Order: sequence, then structure tokens, then C-alpha cells
Amino acid sequence: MADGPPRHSPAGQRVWETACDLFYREGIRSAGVAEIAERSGVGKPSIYRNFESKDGLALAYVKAKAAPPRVWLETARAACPDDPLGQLRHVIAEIAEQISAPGYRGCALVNASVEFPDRDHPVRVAVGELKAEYLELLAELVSHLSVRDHRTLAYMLQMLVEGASVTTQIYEAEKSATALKEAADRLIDSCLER
Amino acid sequence: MADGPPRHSPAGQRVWETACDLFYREGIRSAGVAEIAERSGVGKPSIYRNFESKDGLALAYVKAKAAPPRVWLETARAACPDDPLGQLRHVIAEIAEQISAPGYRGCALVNASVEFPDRDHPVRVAVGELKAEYLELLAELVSHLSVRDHRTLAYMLQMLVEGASVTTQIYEAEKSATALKEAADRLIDSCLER
DNA sequence: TCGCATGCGTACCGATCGGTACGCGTGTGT
DNA sequence: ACACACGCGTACCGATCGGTACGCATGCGA
Repeated sequence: MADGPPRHSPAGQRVWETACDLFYREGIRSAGVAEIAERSGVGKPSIYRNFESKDGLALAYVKAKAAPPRVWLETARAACPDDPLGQLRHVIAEIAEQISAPGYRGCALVNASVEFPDRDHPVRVAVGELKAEYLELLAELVSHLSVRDHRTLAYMLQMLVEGASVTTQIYEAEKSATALKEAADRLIDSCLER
Repeated sequence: MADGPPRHSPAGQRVWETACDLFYREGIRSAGVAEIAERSGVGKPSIYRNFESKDGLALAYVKAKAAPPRVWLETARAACPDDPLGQLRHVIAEIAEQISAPGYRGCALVNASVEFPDRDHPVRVAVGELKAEYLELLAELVSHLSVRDHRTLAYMLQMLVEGASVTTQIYEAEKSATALKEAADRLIDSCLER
């Protein structure tokens, strides 16, 4: 979490880091601009010199939080070249690790989506687009497997991942991680044409 | 959504109904007490005469929203007596129907959980307890099947359900409903000892 | 040394938040 | 007809929200 729109001033950089941390840990609505400013050690105007508004900051945060999946795909490809199934299981394992890491508080995009009830809010539409990309990424991975309906399997896996992510906050993260891996394996296996 | 703590006065009843509707549609934090009062056609004090605070109202709302699952279990038992697998599939189908119904906005308990970042908040602990009961209910259903690890299958199914629920808000509800049923079938089948 | 542009924090803005003091209106027992 | 009790809304409270006007402080070119 160090990227996002380029920050010119050092104050802007501090704001960006603090906001990303605070938005994730406390939720976007719970984190006030005054609190962000205080914990950044800057004044409130420094926030508005670098970001259009709190919503703009939230939008940048959401977009930045969507980056990791693309990286996972790359590492999976590198780890298991010419092994589509291995790549898919690699990605799932990576996700399982992430959601059971200490400090995990659920998918930032999903949380943001819940916090903004208005479906037309920029944050909501951004989440929709980013999640669509993510599903596409999963579908691409699945497409190299010998299954009848790639898109359905991808959708089922995506549901599973989202479910594992959210249940970490309700049950136990460790259980969600292991159950995700097992369920994904079973789901994939049941769709594989042998 | 007509139950909850008994409402004595008519004003209290109106508040209760409006609050449940508003909390679900707009989220708890987004729905202000003034808005609840206005849309109920009552004054703000009428809210505080029937509920301790907004948090208390939110807590009652969450508890009331947790009721349906128990009903589903009963109807499933009645629909498929002496058929554990049929009962389980019946419950899943019922959930699939619920999450694809118009106006569905995700699981109220999960949404509430996301809206309150503090894990010690009464709403959060209530959600934890209620969801635990729910998982228990699913585990009981699964326990009558001939599978090796009942609890693991129940947990995987629960993850699937939560995932289906949340993806309705990100992708398409219809797809989530059908994918839920298919994935659950595949998961159950893969665990069945034949 | 002076003028100026730039980056920043202090102090404040109106709006809205959850919550409450208080008094009016009405139904009832006498 | 009167007094009382009860249910209710108006008007207000301090706190906090997102956002901004303004002035200081510093560094650079002349």
C-alpha cells in the first residue's frame, strides 16, 4: 500500500499512507478527515490540496487496494509455467494466506461497497469495475483448464473467495483459509473433464 | 420484518418498521435518527421512548433480521421428511431465492458487521453469536449425511452462502443464485461417501 | 536585501449528528 | 366541570462532520 496517484508534497504522501491505513482498519465512514489529518501530523487543508474531497480520497484508496490480484497472477504464472491447474491452485493458496494474515479485516472493496449504500456512488461503480476485472482474471485462469463451462466455474470460485474473505470477520480466519483451499479443490475437481 | 421487541405504542411500532426498512436499504450509519423519525411521521423523542439509543435500535434490528433461517429449517424438514440431503438442498434453494429477490441488498448481519469497525461493539458480538447459531444449524443438517467431516462441509457451505450473498451486490444476483445451487451441489456431492 | 511564490497550519464555517428539556393536547376517573 | 396522567411533537443542546478563508513561514531569484 504505497502506490496510488502520485503524491507531490511530503504532507500529501503522509496523508495518503495514513488514510489507506485508517480507511482499512476503521472503515471509510468512521475515519474522519480531522482524524486523518491529526494522525498524519498535517493540517486538514493539506488533505484537500492533494485530494479533491474525502470521497475522492476514498476512491483513490479503493483503486489502490485492487492492485494485488494482478501481481498474484504473475507470480502464479512464474511459479507454475505450463500448468494451468497449478497456477489456479497457487492463486487460491495466495488468497488463503492473505485472508488469514494478522490484521486482515475483510476485502477492502467489499467493505467500501457496504459502506456506500448508493449504487451510483463513484466508489461503488469503481468497485464494480475492479471486481469485474478480477472475475475476468479468474476466468482467464480457468479457461486453460478442460472444463465445460469456464465462466460458471470462475463465478463459483469467486463466490467462494468472497465468502472466505467475509467469514474471516465472523468466524475464524484460519478455518476460512483452509476451508477455502479445500472447497476450491473440490469445486475444480468436480468440473474437470477427466 | 414485523417482529422484534414488543412495541407498546403505535408510534414505537411505526419507528420499528421504518428503522428496519431504512437500516437495511440505506445502511445503519447512513440512516439518521431524524430521518427515521420523519419517515415514521413521529418526533425524535418517540424513538428514545421505545429504544435506549440508536445503537440499541440497531442491535434489535440485527437480532430481528436473524430470524428467517430457523424458519427455513422447519419448512425444509416438513418438505423432505427423512431425506437429509433433500432438506439441505431445500435450504440452499431457499437461500438462493432470497438473495436473488428484488430489493435484496446483502446479508443484513454482514452489512452491519462491516459498518461497525469495533469488534467489541454490541452489534458485532450479536452478529457473531447469531452467525454461530446459523453455522450450527447448517452443521446439524449436514450431520445426517454420510460425510466424513460434517463440520468442514458445513463451514464450506456457509462460506459459499456468504459469498453468494455478497456477490449479489457486486455482480448479478441471478448468477449468484444459480451458481450457489450448483456449487453447493458439487461440494456436497464431493463429500458424500458413496 | 528585497519581492514573491509556494507549502503549510490555525481557526473557523454551515450542516448534520445523536440525544434531550419542556410543554401542549387528549382521554379518563370523579 | 375539573384535575390528573400519559403520549406526543417542537425546539433546542453540544459535539462532530466535511470543507475553507486566511495568514505565517520559508526558500529562491533579482
